Amino acid sequence: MSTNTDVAKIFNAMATILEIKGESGFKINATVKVARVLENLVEDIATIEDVTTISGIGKSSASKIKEFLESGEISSYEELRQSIPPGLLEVMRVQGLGPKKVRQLWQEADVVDIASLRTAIDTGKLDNLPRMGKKTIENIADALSFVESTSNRERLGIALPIAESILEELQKLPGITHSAIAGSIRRGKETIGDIDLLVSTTEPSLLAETFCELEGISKVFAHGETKCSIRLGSGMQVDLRIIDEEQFGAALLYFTGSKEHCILLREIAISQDKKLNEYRLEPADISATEEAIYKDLQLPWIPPEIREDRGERACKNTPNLLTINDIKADLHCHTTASDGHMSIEELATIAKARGYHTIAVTDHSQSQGQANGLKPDRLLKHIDAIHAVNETMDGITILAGSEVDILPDGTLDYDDELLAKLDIIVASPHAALSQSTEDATKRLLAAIEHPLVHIIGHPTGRIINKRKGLEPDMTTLIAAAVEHNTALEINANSYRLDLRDIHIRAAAEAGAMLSMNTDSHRPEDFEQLRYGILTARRGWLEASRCINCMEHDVLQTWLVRN
DNA sequence: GCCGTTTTCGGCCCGACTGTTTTCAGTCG
Repeated sequence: MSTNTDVAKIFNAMATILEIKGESGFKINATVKVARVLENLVEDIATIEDVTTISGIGKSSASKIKEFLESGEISSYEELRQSIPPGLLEVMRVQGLGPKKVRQLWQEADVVDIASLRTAIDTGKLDNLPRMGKKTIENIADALSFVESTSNRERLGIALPIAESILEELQKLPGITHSAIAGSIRRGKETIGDIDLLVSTTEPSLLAETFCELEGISKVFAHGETKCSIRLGSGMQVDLRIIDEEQFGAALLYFTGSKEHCILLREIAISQDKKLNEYRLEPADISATEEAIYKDLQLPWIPPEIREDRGERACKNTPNLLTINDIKADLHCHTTASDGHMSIEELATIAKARGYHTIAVTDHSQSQGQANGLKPDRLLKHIDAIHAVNETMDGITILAGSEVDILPDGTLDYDDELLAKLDIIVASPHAALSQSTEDATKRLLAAIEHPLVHIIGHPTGRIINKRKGLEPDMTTLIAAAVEHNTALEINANSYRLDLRDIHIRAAAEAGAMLSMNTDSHRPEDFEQLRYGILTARRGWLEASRCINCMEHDVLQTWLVRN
């Protein structure tokens, strides 16, 4: 919800300003925590009667939130904001510049924003400041150029293959005993800040040297005995940790994060008179595997995707999250009939090779002119063609479907008589994706309630790092999806990952069904499935709540349920 | 600022690396 995001942004900004002003770190952490809680909240904060019932939000923050909801601003934030130059928040984004240095730059060198920082460097204004040597200024200048040229976190679909290829390269070295990708990639976050690799080896110097001399490196930040850090030409930062083999589990746990989960574990350790760090759990000196550490903390092993301090502490057993092997059907794919690059036969052959029992052909509907959407007469012929191929192929059921546009007013792009001829209907929003929350909710609600619709495809229409998409009232949509037994899609394409993790979790907990689809247009698109799986797992999804995990006949029954 | 089988005060996660110092502050994850 956008209100939640708006308020979260204010709390994040407040925290940064408090840092620059040198306030207590605990107060700052508490403020950041409020922002994080709001970011992860599915319900609109305005609909919650007493926000102090939410852990992390106390009286003081509650009154600030209330003030924002009533007046659209927070007076104490406005005061804070006026106490420092607004551009300093941007300066804080420069790597290597924290609150202390930023304050020093402001007070002693008149730096008020990115532009004046650049000027200060170029005119030598920083040269005589205390603890500001040549090397430090060089590093700031370099990091500044980086901020000026780029800003976004990279998509999981970009970062994961890069991480895999670097790790593969390092694994060729002699002496390697263990290796893993850690960090937010292992947790399956939709965007990645940097790549974390862990390796244990009998030849640490060779490993570090090779890593720091990999092809395509634009900068080496650190080249230590246990930590090396580089930036690739593409802008991604890659950190390598060189780990003692017998401490691999403790390191993997620590560097997988999230930070919040690690803090949670250390707090649990302290409450049991133990101490956890990146090397071991004391006093029992447990370090070899994650499982052993969790066990000693009296917790089940927690899957990386849910290590976010969003309630995993209460797990009595390891949650049975769905895996890629649970997927037995893909219910949203395109052929050459619209904008795909595969024939019906090709699509079915690939699906069969992946071990699926069912594949749905869901080409675009008539409004999607740019995607060669099918007019009714073409759709009728396409349905016949799909059924004909289905007759000729054994071991796979090919469904004649459509990805029907949900038009801005909530009506569908074909009339009901035509829709009734289809085996499966995925209804998706494609245009008018900047509607108000109210309009978007009405629009999607109409589709969910439509008796012929099986699945709502990429419900928000967002494109990661590019387009915000719709911001419907998700609580309302989920309730309707449960009532009408309409599945909400998890579009696995790494540009979309739509629904996103927190909404998947809310939907599954409310009893809604979800549908995991690749939206494949080309053969290689089927490989996007793993990003959808990671996202679903982040949403605590179990196979029992995903229609693509149903056995053949169960799915058939589900499709004709209405 | 938040929290509480240690409840209304006292505590809040932990260590590596860099650059600048000469014993450590700042930043990062």
